[in-house]
Amino acid sequence: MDAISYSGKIDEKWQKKWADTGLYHFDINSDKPKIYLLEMFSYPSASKLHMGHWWNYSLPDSWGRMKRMQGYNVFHPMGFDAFGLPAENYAIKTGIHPKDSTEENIATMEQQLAKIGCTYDWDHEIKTCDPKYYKWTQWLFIQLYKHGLAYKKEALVNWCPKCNTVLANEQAAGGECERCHSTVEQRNMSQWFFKITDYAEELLRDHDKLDWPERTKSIQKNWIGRSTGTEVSFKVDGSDEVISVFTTRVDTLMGLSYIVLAPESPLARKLTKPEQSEAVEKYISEAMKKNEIERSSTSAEYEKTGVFTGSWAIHPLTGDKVQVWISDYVIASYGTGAVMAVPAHDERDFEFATKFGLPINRVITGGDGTEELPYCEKGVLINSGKYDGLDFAAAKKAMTADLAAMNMGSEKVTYRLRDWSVSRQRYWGCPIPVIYCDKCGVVPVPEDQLPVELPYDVEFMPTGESPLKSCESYVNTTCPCCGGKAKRETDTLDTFVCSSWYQLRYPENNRDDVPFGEDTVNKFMPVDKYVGGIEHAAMHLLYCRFIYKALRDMGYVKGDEPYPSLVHQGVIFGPDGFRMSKSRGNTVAPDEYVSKYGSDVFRTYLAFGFEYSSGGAWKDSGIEGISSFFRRFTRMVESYLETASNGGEMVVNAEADRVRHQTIKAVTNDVEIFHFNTAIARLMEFCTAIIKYQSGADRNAAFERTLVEDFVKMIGIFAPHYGEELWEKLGNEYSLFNQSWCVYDESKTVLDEFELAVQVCGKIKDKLTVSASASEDEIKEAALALEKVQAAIGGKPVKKVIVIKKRLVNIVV
RNA sequence: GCCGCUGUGGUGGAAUAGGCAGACACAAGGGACUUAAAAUCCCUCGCCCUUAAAGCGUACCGGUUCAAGUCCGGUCAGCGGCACCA
Repeated sequence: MDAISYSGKIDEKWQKKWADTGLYHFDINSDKPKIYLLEMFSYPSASKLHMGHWWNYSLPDSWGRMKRMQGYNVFHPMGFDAFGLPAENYAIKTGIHPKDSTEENIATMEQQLAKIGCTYDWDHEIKTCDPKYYKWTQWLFIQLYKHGLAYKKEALVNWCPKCNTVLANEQAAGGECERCHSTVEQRNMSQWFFKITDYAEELLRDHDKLDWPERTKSIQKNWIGRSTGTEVSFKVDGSDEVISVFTTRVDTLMGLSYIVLAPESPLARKLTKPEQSEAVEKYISEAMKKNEIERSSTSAEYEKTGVFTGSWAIHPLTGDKVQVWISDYVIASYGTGAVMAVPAHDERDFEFATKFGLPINRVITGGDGTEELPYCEKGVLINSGKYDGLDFAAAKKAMTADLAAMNMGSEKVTYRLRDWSVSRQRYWGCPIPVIYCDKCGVVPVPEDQLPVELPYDVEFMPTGESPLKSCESYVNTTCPCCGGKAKRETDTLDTFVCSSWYQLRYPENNRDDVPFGEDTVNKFMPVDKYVGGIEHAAMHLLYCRFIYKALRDMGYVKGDEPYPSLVHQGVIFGPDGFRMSKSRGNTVAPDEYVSKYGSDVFRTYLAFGFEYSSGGAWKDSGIEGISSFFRRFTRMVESYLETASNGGEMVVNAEADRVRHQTIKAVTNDVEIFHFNTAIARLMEFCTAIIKYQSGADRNAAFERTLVEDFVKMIGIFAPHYGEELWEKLGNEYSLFNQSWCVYDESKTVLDEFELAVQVCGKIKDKLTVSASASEDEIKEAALALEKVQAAIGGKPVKKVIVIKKRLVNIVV
């Protein structure tokens, strides 16, 4: 080791040794308690690792190292989310096949990741584009199909014109393509869906079981969008059709003015009278042309539009007739695609009624004299016949009960969540294992014929249809049922399907008979700590939960949640505070710091300089401080070794031992909850304290071997190469990370705090609480203070005296 | 509009369970060592004040408590999610 500084020259030496000795090899049969530590895997990109990779991966690795040294069998695998659009788009641009570029990128990234110095066991690596892996993604699809959770339907879907593919709702939030930000169009296509809506209620309810950040749960909650209300049926005058509407404000039913249908609603055309037919057709075709943003905008420039169908609906409670309209302010896919309009108590209905001259009947009063309409608050019913005087809750109950008695309504829960659209019209993805036969219809590929391999020679140029469609050798096949001619499904699966179950595959990534061994999965699931970006809150994290629950219901896994404990890494922004991007020119490459300071200084600086779940704007002003901290510590170890070899004294003093215990306890706790910056601050303090003993009168006294060793073990968590080096310097056996450390013995907590029942005088029998650091003198001081107080207040009982360090903090009478 | 999170020095950020607010660093200023530089070490560093003491300080207002950055109620600001969702 360089006598003056750690410069990173030792990094390679230790990385090689770790690899050669298989130090991080995972023993699947170990009896030790397990920890499954997982970071969201990466997309294999051609560029070098960026700040985000180091940030995302190095710190959870420190957590894993600590757990390892605490005696856990830590499973910490890594893999690649290898299917996806960028590789395909790259192929379109350059002609390089996605498989070739992806494999090359993976090889590069593996080398790069090694430089971080993580505890990955590469024997457990998975690549989602590997047929050995996607065979089982296809297996998953088939299980879902068999259990009615995968289905195909003609549906309006989000189409990204730039990516030339369908997007899931989650990937098209706000009418914008998640990837390229193009405006998403609506297209009617036949698509595969997964029935995530079957699990809406459980996905919501089980948030209680999750140790997840509140805002992440909140994102999922909003996305699922549960709302409770009443479904009300309206008969149509002169027709057998019944219009169902969903409302959360059934209490306003007596103020009904008209009914509105979404343009896409099948009832829209059915209820249109001949004389209105032309106007309705015109309206519907125009409404369909509008995109999501135009339809959903609340701004004034998109004024409400609509058309009367000519039909009249009958109020179930009064028998009154109201007009049935069509308007695109009603969303087809939410609720029943039809609403009851009460203009007096709803802003949208009010605007619409005002424009088209429909009745506005007030039925709710706030009791505060407000006359202005619309009045959208809850209040007391008026003009509602026998319901007058009831408040919201009572009215809702009474009216729902009356409707139910007439078989014209019931309580209903509605979700905003829609089924997950998984078909993608692209090449570089997992083939959907389905065959279409003229005789037998939709036939899933038999499991013993999996995987359906993605053909290599395919024309990628985007046409709006899957490139696989042009690959005849792929498309044309025989029906597994009748042996006749049949065609393969040519769409591929959304890559989120590939990553929706990957955590189950890691432990036995090479099994060919099953996707995962039942015993193994039961032993290693759930993932104990999952780390990844919050941007996946309503996508990957929701899909994973859904798939896990579905697999549970099929009997393949136990437990309800795959990721009970989740941590989000924050984002490291450019020095200007904006997200790093090449176009903005504010990128900061880890490489330059790593080559200057070494992986360990860089890792430790990341841990110290930013708060893990917040991140922040990049700054390097403190990195020298970490470097000099390493130097200080190196000097201390050298000094210790020198003293030791000269037969120096090795007596540990009590104060040093106390500080040692406190530091271990605190650092353990800090790392446990990902407060890495605080942990390192404590290490620095500890280092300073030791150096003070060293330069003080009792030089060497504190240099008990365990003191130094404990410190090396702690610094090794953050600086693994440096830690190993020091460990070796101390003449210890390889490896530092085979050592047990900081299994903190709770019985020692008496060192920190103790309570003394002190009877200062006859009348006081209560406890005197003294902090751990209180000396004899301080206790005496407290007792003396008690006596004085006692005298001053004339013998009243004193409940408690609080002494912190040398100060009497408070006296409770 | 509804929901969630966050507000602490010049900066990053500490403060386990309600108990010395600002740990640990960065930046800044001063000093020691040195021919000089590098390296290293020491001191100062929330506001008020010449200094000390006292006082004031964790976005703002109020409450609970012997004691509040922390708990409760309200307000404001920032960030994020949902939103013509009936």
